[in-house]
Parts: sequence; C-alpha cells; structure tokens
Amino acid sequence: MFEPLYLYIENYSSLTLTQPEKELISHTFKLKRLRKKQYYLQEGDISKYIGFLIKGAMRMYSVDHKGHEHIIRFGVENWWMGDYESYNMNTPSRYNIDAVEDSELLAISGHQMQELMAKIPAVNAMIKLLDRRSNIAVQNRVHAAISLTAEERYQNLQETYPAFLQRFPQNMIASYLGISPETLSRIRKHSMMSKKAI
Amino acid sequence: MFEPLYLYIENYSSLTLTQPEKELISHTFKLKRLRKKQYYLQEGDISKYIGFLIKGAMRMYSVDHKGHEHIIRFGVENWWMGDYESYNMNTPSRYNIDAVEDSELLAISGHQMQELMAKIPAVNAMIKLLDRRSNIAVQNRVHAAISLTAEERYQNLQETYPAFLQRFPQNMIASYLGISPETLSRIRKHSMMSKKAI
DNA sequence: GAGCATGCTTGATAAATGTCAAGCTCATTA
DNA sequence: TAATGAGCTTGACATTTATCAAGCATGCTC
Repeated sequence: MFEPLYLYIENYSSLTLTQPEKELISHTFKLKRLRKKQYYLQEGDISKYIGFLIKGAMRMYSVDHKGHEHIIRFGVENWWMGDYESYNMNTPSRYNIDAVEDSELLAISGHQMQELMAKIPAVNAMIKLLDRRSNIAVQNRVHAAISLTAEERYQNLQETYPAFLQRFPQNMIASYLGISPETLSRIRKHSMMSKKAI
Repeated sequence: MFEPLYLYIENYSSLTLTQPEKELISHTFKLKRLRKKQYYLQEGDISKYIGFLIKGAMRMYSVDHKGHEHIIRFGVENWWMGDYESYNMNTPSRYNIDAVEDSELLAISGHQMQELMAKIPAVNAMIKLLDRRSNIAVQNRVHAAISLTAEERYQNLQETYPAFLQRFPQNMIASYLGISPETLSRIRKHSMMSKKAI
C-alpha cells in the first residue's frame, strides 16, 4: 500500500529510503478511503491533512455566489491533495475537495510532516522539489489563463495533461479551463472539424 | 546596500544572521543596475541569475503571436525577479523581464544559491518559506483568473496589491489582469461612478 | 423494462470584452 | 517654445463567450 509513496519520495529526492525510514513513513501516514462524491474538505474547514493519492481521482474547487463551481486543481494517482494555503496558514479554506471516483489517499498532518522532514532527508528533499515544481506548474497555468483564448487553453491542456481529458467529465474540464460546458462542447466540435479537414 | 536583504532573510527564516554569514552573502550577491526599459532577461535566454530587488520596479511578461504583452509578474522592492522555470530547469525562457523604473537588484546564480542554502540555515529556511508563499500567491491568482469577471479581478488586485496600482501604468495593470487597456479604463470609470453614487 | 438522473449537444439570444480609430493631456526633449 | 510621444479615454462596431431552453443519449435504480 505504501509502495507508490516510497517510490515517489525516492524519485523526487534522488535518495534511497532505508528500512527504518520506510517504517516511520508507514506509521505516520494514515489511509483514508473516499467514495465517489464524498468530501475530503469543505469550504470553511481548515485543511489539517494533506493526502497522497494512491488510487482514484479528485478535484479542488470553489463555488461562487451564483452557485457555479470553479476547479482549481485536479488530482489523480501520485498527486497530493489539500489546500496548501489553509494547511500552511491554518486558515479556513475557500475551497472544497471531493472525490470524482472512489479514491484512496495517504494522509498526514502539517505537524507530522514537519517531523518527517526533520527526520528523513529524502522527505525533506522531496517536499522542496515538489514546492518548486508546483510553483512552475501553477505559473504556467496563470500564463495560459491570461494570455490564451478558450480554444488555445483547451489545446494547451490536451498537450500538458492529456490524462485529465480521459479521466474527468467534460463539464469539469470546462470548469478547470474557466469556460462554460457549452463553450467547451462547441470548441471540441470545432477542433474535430478542423482535424477532419486535414 | 545589503541591509534590506539581510532583513528579508531574517524575517522569512525567523533566524538571526551572524557576521560571517552576512559577509558570505555580501560577497556572493552582485549588484546589478538597470535603466528604465532595460532588459534583465529576454525570451530565449536562460535565466542564470535570480535577483532581489532593492530599488525600482520590474515586470516579467510574454509576447504572443499578435505582439501583445501579457504580464505574469510584477516586482518592487523586496521581491525576487527571475524566471523560476528557466532558472531551475536550465531551459530557455518564454518570458522577458525588464525594468519599469530605474532599478537595482542583487543577483545570484542557481549554483551559488545552492551553496548559500547549504552553508547558511537562514537562507535555506527563507527559500523554503518563499517557495511556499509563492505557491499560495500564484494559486490565488489562478483562482481569480478562472472564477472572477474582469471587474472583480481589478477589485481583487486593489485589495491584494494596492501598491501596484500606484506604481505601474494602467496599460500594464490591464495586461496583468488579462484584459485590454480600454476595458480597464471603462471598468475604472464605472467603479468611480458607483462610488460617487454612495 | 420503466423511469429517472446525468452529461453532452445545439440553437437562439444576451452580455462581456476586444478592436480600431480618434482625440486629449501631460511630460520630455529638440 | 514647439514638437513629439506615451498613456488614457471614448465611441462605434466586431467577436467571443455566457445564458437559457430544449432535446437526446446513456447508464443506473427500483
């Protein structure tokens, strides 16, 4: 059950975990199972735990005053889920996180994570690199959001995270791109027609 | 000249710098002066240095196929400037960075930064926290970009970084928000009129 | 198998935003 | 001082995207 996490840490840190380190990890993280549509975090709660997804698919989103959902982040196997802002600042979250498929994640509190980082160099290095990579990824999303048209953003997503398109329903993809489901439907129709033309 | 940087590191790390540490820092960072409109980085270059702004104002932006500029990030005193993606991955940058006012920054290479982080705990802690904060800030920007209207994004900027509105010309603010200068002008007119009405 | 919910598509129309062109103000410079 | 250019505003119009409403599959539940 913890194998994917060990591998992930070793990959991201370029270090090897010792047996005692693995045991410490397996005793610290707790397995959490979620049914499809079940909440992992609700708006207003504090994100005390952050989770490493070992199975399933999840999303983090806000709900605006009109009741529309806006997806900030998707997660599938080997991704971390949680509201970093709430988790790090100990503030109530503006977001909801729920399971899009039946999911399993390994959860750890902020306090426990600090301990693991202090005790296990590989975990420390992994988090450092993760923060860095995440920064880059989010910045690229900002770039896409402010400089590309809806159609270009869709193509960009196709190139960057093709797996999402298979995994999440179209209305969620639209929400992730910041457009309405109708517009996404029309964009797809349009781009299929231009492919045929070639 | 290095005082602001020492203070910044001490603040972000909650640690105090020793005299030898300060000397190491002052011998590692190099002062770089930029005239208004001068480039710090041009598209296609690799961002070898990252700079801590001690004076002035700068921006990082991309230019699209129509020649339009899209501002990804602003920087003023006590902000870091550089393309993190290019800096960390050693890849050519898609962005330009230039000075909006005459500016001075303290520059350091990625390699030198690794060394400082290894030798000075405060620098290590500072970078860790900076990466974390930056993640949160960029994620909030994604949230704004996909879920708010142009007018709401402007109000959000007013609340989050009011200093930017004083410091950067309106057409750059528009570019940062992902809207045309004309639209921003109309939004401002509109929100001034509703203020008067109150 | 009937009924029902969910997700996707399509059309008609409305609202938001972009584009183009012109004019105005202000600071800078020749 | 005149001239220039940069930045901001405004109007007319075009384009993009959202909204609302309807219909159609598909799969699930009783």
